[in-house]
Order: sequence, then structure tokens, then C-alpha cells
Amino acid sequence: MQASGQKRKLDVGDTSGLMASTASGTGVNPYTNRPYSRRFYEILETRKRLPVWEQKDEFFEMMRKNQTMVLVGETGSGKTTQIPSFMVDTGVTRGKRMVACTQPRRVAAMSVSKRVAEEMDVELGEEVGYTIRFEDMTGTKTILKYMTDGMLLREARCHAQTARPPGLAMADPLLERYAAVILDEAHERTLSTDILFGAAEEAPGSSRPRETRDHARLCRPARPHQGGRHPAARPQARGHVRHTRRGQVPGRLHPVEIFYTPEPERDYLEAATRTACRGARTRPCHVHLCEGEGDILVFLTGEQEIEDACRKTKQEVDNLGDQVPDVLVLPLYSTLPMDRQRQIFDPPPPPRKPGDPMGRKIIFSTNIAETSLTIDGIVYVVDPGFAKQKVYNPRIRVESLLVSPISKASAHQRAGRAGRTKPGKCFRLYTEVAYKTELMEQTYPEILRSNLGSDLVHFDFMDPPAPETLMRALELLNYLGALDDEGALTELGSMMAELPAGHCPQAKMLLYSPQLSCSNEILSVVSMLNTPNPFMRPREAAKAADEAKARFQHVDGDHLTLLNESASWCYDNFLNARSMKSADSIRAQLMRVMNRFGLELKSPDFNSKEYYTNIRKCLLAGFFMQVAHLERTGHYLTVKDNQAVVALHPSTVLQHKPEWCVYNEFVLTSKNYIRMVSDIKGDWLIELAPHYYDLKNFPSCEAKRTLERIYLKKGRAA
DNA sequence: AATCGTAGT
Repeated sequence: MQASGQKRKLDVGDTSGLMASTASGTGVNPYTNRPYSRRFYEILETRKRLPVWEQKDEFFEMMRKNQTMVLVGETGSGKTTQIPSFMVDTGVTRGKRMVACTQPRRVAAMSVSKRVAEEMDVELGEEVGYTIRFEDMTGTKTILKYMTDGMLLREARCHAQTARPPGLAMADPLLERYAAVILDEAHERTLSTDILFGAAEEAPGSSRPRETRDHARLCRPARPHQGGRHPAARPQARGHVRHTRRGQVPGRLHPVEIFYTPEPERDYLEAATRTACRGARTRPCHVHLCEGEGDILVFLTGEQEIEDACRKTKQEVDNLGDQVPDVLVLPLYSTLPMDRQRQIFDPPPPPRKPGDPMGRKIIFSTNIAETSLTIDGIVYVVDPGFAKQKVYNPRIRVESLLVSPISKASAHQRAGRAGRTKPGKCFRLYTEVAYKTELMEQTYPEILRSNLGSDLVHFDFMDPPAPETLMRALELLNYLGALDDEGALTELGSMMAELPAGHCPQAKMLLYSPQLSCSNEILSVVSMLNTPNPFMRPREAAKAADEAKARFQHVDGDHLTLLNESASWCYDNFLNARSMKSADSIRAQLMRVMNRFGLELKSPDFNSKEYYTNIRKCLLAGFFMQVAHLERTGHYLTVKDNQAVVALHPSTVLQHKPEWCVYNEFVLTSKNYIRMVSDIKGDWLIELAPHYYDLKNFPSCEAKRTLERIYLKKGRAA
């Protein structure tokens, strides 16, 4: 499924008039009452050649007959640009309500709306606009709005004013302000789109046609996700990378020839650099040495891996000497500073001497280059078949990243990156058999890999999350006071829903902070928690960066360290200025919501002993379920349910091992780590979360015995 | 004791 539309309250009777006005060319734009520009007609000719244009009448016919529909079409068929404007042409927006079209990414919402505004011959931000976080390019005249799926979901959560029956936190989610809602790129199965899909089916007036669900299921994976296993991971004799030729991807622009390895590769990282650069000594036959001009894109899984590969490749290339064309080796991942990200668009190195072939760019990238970023000039793609993907284990409440095989859809997308400038080649570092039999058709939907922190209960999901995942989500919300015992959303819960802050515990923390007189500080902490790690640590200056961070460190932990940063020192102190700026915008947004709720913004007296303790206590108002206790063995054990042995993440500023600590994140890499950790006191657990630290319902363990002593002491004092 | 996929509000 490539796209799907859901429309509501369509004015069926009288759509011919407006449709005719565009089609028959009366010369006047019905939306602006201005004569069409010359450019409009030029673009119209191109538009008419798009495949969807042929089915325009059929589309209108379907619109008359159905309340919801699913549209399927190839990339480049014109769905994203044409369907929304067809929808507007039917006249649904005459009731002053908009047509909304969602996209999974901001840059898509921005660029598509710009194109459609041109096509409809209007100013961007007037009749056609877009809304993304921190940027609203719409106005009173807007009838067609592109937006991120997350943005529409937020509107669905926060603008529904009607009373909600128990257990149905989103019973009236569907946005009366829209005449029609189009969920584009629904095949990507983002968390937001999946939830909106569920909401669409709940909507009053939705006829819930069976086809909707059946079509939707087309993009469901054929079998469960199997993290970590990869066809190439099988043991086999070491060998150089050879490829057998097979098949074609009909890209929109140029064809891409696909090559597979005849045998599985043992070490995909080594195979990837080797393929990009040179073959094994026995058969030096690889891209840089053997193929014609064009840049190379190699997909790897993470920053560390990419930096390693870059270093090794530079070395390899140096060893090759000046008999081969010059090479520019570049990394690409999201946390790379902006100016270094921009380098991927630099031209390749010039020929060594006049008449020689051009030099080459070799880019090592995470899957940021798979969908969100397009680099022209790429002719060769090396695809080892891996990506880091989120997996969720509800039993221990842990979301972690695991290197896992990609899906066929991802592989197709990666290959397509080679064909933008001229016919290209894609080298897959796995066998064709593995591709056919072991890769899933589609990436497993995000909703099945996530810790659900929001209010989604009796919901008609395409692929319902595991009962345990839902149960865990409900349990957390109940402990936080967001849902009552009947499962109904409380007032606190609806306030939490409006705070665009990571997970629920953070929202709870913010709402509680005025009671501990530290809302200013908690606002800063939460903003920073929702920002990419600001502490840069370039390999060549790792020590200097660690020293710089040490100057900010707060003795009581990582959360308080976040407060010690100042933007003006960014560069000298290895801080990512972009992260700091983004934290600032997030802070402003959260502050507006706090103000709207009438919550006081205050700070404890900086000179009082309570300054830092109040802030740390406040962390527990939200994160009381993410606490670890230091056992006599010297290891940490997470507290209460499903205890796990964990270690402090090496990035922590804590120099000592506190008896109790609260953590923001549980990460599973080389072992179980807790990251972003602060020192807390056992007494505070009882003070801030007595309902959770009720010893009657607590497994027997060291932590329990310590808490018993604290209760006893308190009882004596009282 | 030894470190972090990508989106989105």
C-alpha cells in the first residue's frame, strides 16, 4: 500500500462545477479568483501525463460511493501531489474545512506543499500550506494542508474536547476541522500513521469498508521479526566478494542493476569496505578499481562503524597510490554536525591530471540516506543488508536497538539510490536465495516494536501490539495517575497528553515540578532529554572532549549536568550548538503549554540546600519506575518488577556508585546499561511514589529490605 | 568499565 485516503462528510451532490472550472480552463483560478498564470498551464500539461491523472474520473466515482478508501500506486505515479488537489477540486473544502495530507517526514511536508502550491497557482502559505513542529505555514485561507503524521496525531489528541468514555482515550479523535484526511506513505508504517489509521476507522460516519483493512494488511510482514539473524551471518569459508548478476529495479529515473554475492559474507563490515574500495588480493575487482565514474554509497549501521570504515578506507586508498583516481571519503549520520553533513554534497575530487577519470566520493551512511536524504551523483550502492532497528521487550520494559536484517522494501529503496543520475549498480552483500527467502517483505511496523507511552487502548489497530505491551502501557499510565482504575483518562492524563515531551514520565515530572519549586530547571532538563546528545566526542579529540564535559559535571548525576551548559561555550566545550538550539525551541514550546495550564514557573533558592535535591526529587515524580539499587555484590539491579542486572553507562559523569539511582534510559548494547543517571535517596522513593513502593506488593530482594528499614525509621520518627 | 539507528510532537 503506497497511500490511503480517508474522507469525511463529503458533499456528494454538487462537485461537477468546480471540477469543470479547472478542467475546462475558464481561465480563472476558483481559489484565488485571479486568472491562471502561464506557468499554471505549463505545469498542468506535465501533471496530465502522470499516471494518476488517467484515473481521475474513477477516483471521483469512488469518492461518491465511499467514505474511506485506499489507493495503491507506484512511486512516481503522482499520488502525493495530485490526489490532495483532486480532493480539493471535489468541493469538500467549501464548508470552510481543510483537506489534510500527512507525511512521515518534515522535509517531505515542506517540499511537497511547495510543489502543489505552484501546481494550483497559489502562494505557499495561502490556499496551500504546511504545518510541522515549530513552523506553521498556513493561514486563514488555507484549504489544503500538508503536515507531518506526528503533527496530526498531536492535534487528534489535544483538540478533541468532547467527553471521553472510559477506556477510550481517543474516542473522538477525528478532527472536525478537516473535510478529508489523506494518510500518505502509509506503507512506511510509522507509529503515528498506524495510530491515525486506527483512529480513522473509529471515526463516526466511517463506513469501515472491509477493503480498507484488507488492503492495509497487504503491507503487513509475512512473519515475525527476528532480530540479529542475518543470512550473511552464517559461518563459511573466507572469501573475496564476488557478485552474480541478476535482476533489475525499474527506478523512476534510471535502471539499477542488482548484484548478489554467490555465498554469504562472514564479516559484512570488512566486505563492505572491500567492495567499495578493492577486492581481495587474489582478485582485485571492485567498485573503485573496476567501475566507471560515479560516487559510491555504502550503508552501515552506526556512527562508530561508519567512522571506523572511513578511517580504514582512507588508509586503503592511500596505499593504492596515485595510479587510481583520487577519493573523498565521507561519513553521514544524523548526529554529525551540520557542516560535516553538508560535505556529502561537495563535488568529487578532480582528475589527477587532465584526461584522467574524475575522482570519486565514497559515502558511508546510516539509513538516513535510505529515505530522508537524497544525494545526486551516486551510481554505486553497497548494501550489506543490516540496519539498527528498535525492538521492544515488554517483559522488562526495555526498548533497545539491535542490528537486524533489513526488509526487501528497504533493500529496494537502497538500490534505488543508485539510479538518480544515470544507470547504476547495487552490490548486495548477501545471496539471492537469502534475499528471496530470508528477508521480510516489509519492515516490521514500528508500533509492534515500541514501548507505548500514550493512551491507546480499545483500538482497532491494523496490527495490534502484543497484549503485554498494552498492559504495560496501561499500568504505567495508572501509576502516573494519567488513567484511573477504570481506565478512564484523568485530568492529569489529558494535561500530560498535551505536553510534547518524549514519554509520559517526563510530562508527569513537568506537571509536578511547581510543587517542588523547580519548574524552570525541570523545563530545561526535559528539553535536553528530548534533544540529540549535545556532548560531541570526535575520536581525534576524545580526551579533550571528556575533559570539557568534566568541567560541566555535577557530582549528583547526569540530569543536573544538563543544567550546567551554556550555549556560548558550545564550540570550545565540544557541545553541539544545534542540539542546544533545538533544546531551546522545545523549552519554549513546553513553557507555553505550562503557562496555558496556569502552572507557575519558579526556581528554588539557588543558595539553599534544597536547590539540587528538589530537582532530583522531581525526577522521581515521573521516573519512579526507572530506579536501580546497588547490591552488595557491587552490581546494580533495577528495582521492583523484572529485576535486571545493569551497569552505569560509560558516558555517566558519576564518579561514585550511589546506593540508589534514577535513570532515563535502558540501553542494550554490549551489555545492559542505564544511561543518563542521577543519585537519589531511598527515602525519596517512599515520599514521591508511595503507591508504587508499597512493600505489600514487592518481590523479596535487597532493595525491599532497605526500604523496609526506611519505613521503620520513619515510623519511629512519627 | 569502556559508548549512542532513524523519524516525529
